[in-house]
Amino acid sequence: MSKLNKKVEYALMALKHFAEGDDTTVSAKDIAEATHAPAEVTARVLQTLSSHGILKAEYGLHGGYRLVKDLAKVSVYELMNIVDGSTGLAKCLSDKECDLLKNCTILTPVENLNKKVQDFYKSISIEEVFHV
Amino acid sequence: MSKLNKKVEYALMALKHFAEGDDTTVSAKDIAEATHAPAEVTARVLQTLSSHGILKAEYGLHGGYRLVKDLAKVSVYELMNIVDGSTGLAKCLSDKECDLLKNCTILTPVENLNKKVQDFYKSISIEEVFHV
DNA sequence: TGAATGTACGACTAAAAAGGTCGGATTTTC
DNA sequence: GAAAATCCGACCTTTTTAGTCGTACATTCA
Repeated sequence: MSKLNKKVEYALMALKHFAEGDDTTVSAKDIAEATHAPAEVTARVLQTLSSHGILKAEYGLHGGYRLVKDLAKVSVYELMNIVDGSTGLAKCLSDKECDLLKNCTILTPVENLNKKVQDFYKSISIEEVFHV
Repeated sequence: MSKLNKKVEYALMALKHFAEGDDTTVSAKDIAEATHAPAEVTARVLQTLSSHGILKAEYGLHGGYRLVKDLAKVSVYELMNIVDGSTGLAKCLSDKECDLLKNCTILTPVENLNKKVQDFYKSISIEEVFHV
C-alpha cells in the first residue's frame, strides 16, 4: 500500500540526473541509459514532465530535455500528481465511483486523512529528497 | 498512487462502528451489514485485527468481536501494516527484488523519503482520523 | 449432545491496474 | 532530404487487488 510506482521512480532518477549534471540538454535515450530504465517509458515520463513545465523539450538533431524549474520549488506532491495523474487517498475522492458512497461511514475521516497526507507531500520538495 | 485499499477502508469502517457503538460484542456479519461491505472480506479483516490485538474475538452463539485497544494508541501506520502487510514506499525497500538495485541512483533518496512518510503515518492515530 | 452461530483459513477466480512495447507522426538540424 | 530527436495513440503482458467458495474448528444454548 501507498507505494511509489515505477513512473515516479523513473521521474526521480531523471530529475536527479539533471540536477547533478551540467545544464546541457540530454536526450531521453541518454537518460534511459544512465538510469537503466526502459527507453520508451523514460521518454513518456520526460514528455509529461516537459508538458508540465518542469523540463523543456528541444527538438532536432541535438535536442533533448533541459531542467527549467528549480527543484526546490517542486513538491513531491506535484511530481506524483504530474507523473501518474490521479491523486487522492481513495478512489471516491477523485472518481466518485465508489459503490458505498451514499452509505459510506468514513467519508469525512478519509477526506480528513487525505488532506493531511496531501499537505505532507506538498511540504516536501524534490530537492529536499535528494539532499537528505 | 498511494491509495488506500479496500481492506484498509473496511478496517476503518469497522473500527468506526466499534468506536461509536456501545461495548457489546458485534458479529462480523453485523459489521458487514452496517458498513455495506462484503461479508467474507469483512470477516477476514476482523480476524486480522483480532490476531493483532486490536479486537478480541469471542466464540459461541452470541459471539463476535469487541474493541480492546484504545484507538488513540493505534497509528494509521500500524493499521495499514496489519491489514495489508507490506509497508515501504518502494518494492526494493522490503522485497529487495528490484532489477535496478545495484545501479539504482535514487536508493538513498527513496529511503530518506520513505522514512519521512512512515514517521508521518506513525504520527497519526486512528482516533485522530475519526475526530477530525 | 447436537444444532446453531460464529471464528479461522486456504485455494480459487475474476477484475483492475501497472508496466512495458510497437508503430508511426512531427519537428528541427545538418 | 536524411538523421536525430520529441511526441502520441493503441496494444499486450504481468501483477495486484477484490471477492468467492468450501471446509474445519470452537462455543453456546436448548
